[in-house]
Amino acid sequence: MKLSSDTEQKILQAATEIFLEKGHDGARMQVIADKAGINKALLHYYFRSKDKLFRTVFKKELQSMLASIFNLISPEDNFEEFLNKFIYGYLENISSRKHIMSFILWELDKSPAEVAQWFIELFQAKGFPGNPIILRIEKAIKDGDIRPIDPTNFVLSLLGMCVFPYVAEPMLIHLLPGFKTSSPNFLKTRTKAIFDLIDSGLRIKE
Amino acid sequence: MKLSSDTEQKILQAATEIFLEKGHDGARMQVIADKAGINKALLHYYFRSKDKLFRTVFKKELQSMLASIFNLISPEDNFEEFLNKFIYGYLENISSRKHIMSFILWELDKSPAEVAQWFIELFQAKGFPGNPIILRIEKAIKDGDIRPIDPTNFVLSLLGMCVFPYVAEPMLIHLLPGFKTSSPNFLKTRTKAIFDLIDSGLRIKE
DNA sequence: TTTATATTTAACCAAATGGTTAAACTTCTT
DNA sequence: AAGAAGTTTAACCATTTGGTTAAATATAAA
Repeated sequence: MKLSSDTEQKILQAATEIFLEKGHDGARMQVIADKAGINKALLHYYFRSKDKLFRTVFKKELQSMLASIFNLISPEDNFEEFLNKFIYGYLENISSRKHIMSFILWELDKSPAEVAQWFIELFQAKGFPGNPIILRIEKAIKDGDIRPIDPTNFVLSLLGMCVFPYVAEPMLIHLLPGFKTSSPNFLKTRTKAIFDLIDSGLRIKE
Repeated sequence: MKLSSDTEQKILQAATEIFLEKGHDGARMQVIADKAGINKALLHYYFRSKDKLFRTVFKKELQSMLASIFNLISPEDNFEEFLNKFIYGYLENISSRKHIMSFILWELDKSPAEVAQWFIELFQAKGFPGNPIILRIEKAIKDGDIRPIDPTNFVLSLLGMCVFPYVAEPMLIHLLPGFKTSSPNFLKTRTKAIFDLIDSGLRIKE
């Protein structure tokens, strides 16, 4: 084999960029081929169809995104450290791939049946007995680090606070003057804001 | 005019359903015509092009969604009441139109330049001097109802906690066993969870 | 009744798009 | 040197899709 694996990577990278930006329906095979620096014929030589290519990209992105979440959980940290690292790390992660969350959420809504299997594969590959974030929270409750809240609802809140600024940025710039996730200290201030809210709320009626 | 306005409504309703479900690129004019119970010729008779139709639908949905948020703010309520009503009302609102948030966020990312103008129009039409949520929070701080947090970050957290469960549902059902936004008491329990977190956090190290 | 608008039917069009094919050339491996 | 795989070129194809057109019909308002 000559540069085969290299070409395959170039295709996947180009396809990822285009799919993330335009979505499955908006993406064009010709554009992907151009971006990869090859021609359409070779594109089909490697990936037989648009759908095959899309699924490959989608699965990779989904699993990489989920893995990046799970890899942020260090069991040896105490809950406060875990929280801080998780928030900052997750924000940093989304920040580095601006379109990934919007893309995944949008396409997942229209997803093929296989998707369920991808999640199972991931959990098996990582050897997880269950959702590690939930488990970490349950431990914190058991240890008396936090009061006994519903772990599921807490995960919804935690992830929501992290993801929303990025996913909704095109709307928020019109609603919140000066808002920009790429501003120099957004990562730090946002991390602190989320942590503080979780830590002690707004202290209404203090 | 015979049933003209009626037909126009039928078209808009059909177009809204299809666009929200499939997105701009995934939607097909023929499908919209079929759903509206008319033929493609008449569809173009009313809305000259797919883009014109899409923009009409998109603008309507965007403004209705924003208006529904702003209408939830009752200035006479104290902050606690305001929060409770806002959270429950907003959840209820998204809940009644499952695809609206995903659709708006996805399409807004690829939006035409006119979008900025739509936001301005809305604010002018409502006669708002600024973002009413931000203003309400600033008042609460001034009144000493809550500690002096950053209003922008608080809005990010509040909206994020409300929106995320719906936008990310296709992912969450694979990560949180038994999760369903349509389960009978989700609205109530979610409202309480958000309010409690805002109210007093997790009380770490109490 | 006339007139303008609304609506249907059905054929039609051009462009875009996913995908194919075959021939030629290159590069690597054996 | 020979064979196999990688790559290019370029023409080609079927289908889909947004959009048009023209003629006929229906319906309301004048």
